[in-house]
Amino acid sequence: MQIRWTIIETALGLALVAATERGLCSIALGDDATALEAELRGEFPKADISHVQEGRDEFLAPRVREVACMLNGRSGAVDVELIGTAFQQRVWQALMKIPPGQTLSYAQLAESLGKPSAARAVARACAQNRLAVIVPCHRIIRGDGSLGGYRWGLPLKDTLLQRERVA
DNA sequence: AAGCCCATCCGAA
DNA sequence: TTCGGATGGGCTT
Repeated sequence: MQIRWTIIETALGLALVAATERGLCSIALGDDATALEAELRGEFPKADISHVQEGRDEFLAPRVREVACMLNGRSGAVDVELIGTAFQQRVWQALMKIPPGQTLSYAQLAESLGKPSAARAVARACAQNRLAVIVPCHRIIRGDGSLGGYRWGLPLKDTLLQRERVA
């Protein structure tokens, strides 16, 4: 598998944006570019990974621009390649159908997939989401209204939800 | 095939 | 409010 990636600066900090030939496969947030690259290589150990300059890659450039908008709070859509098991893909697809401003509990999401007892498994799948913000796993919270967890830090989850609530 | 980890949930004390 | 047990998917022995 071929993966190309670049790093951009956004309202949420640095973002590593990576794509296969089919679409975006990883969007990771952080403040250390080296760590972000290492993380990407760890996630796709067998892939052929190459760094590209922002804007110099015809495939990546327009997608990166779109991602930048979305990370900065605007709505939008990009083509993605969800790399994971069948179950994970179902969960991630379902996440992308949740409109901004709306939240669901892990149990509600499990229910909507026809697996009402799989709340915990759904949580696992959310935890493995690689496409920050674009696959909006931050819209899933606990049944009691508390935030639950977030891979890129709970404060960020809170920020994202606040930002969508007003819009 | 068995065991372990986990971004949960629900009921009981 | 805390605590156990049920729970299911994914990964490692």
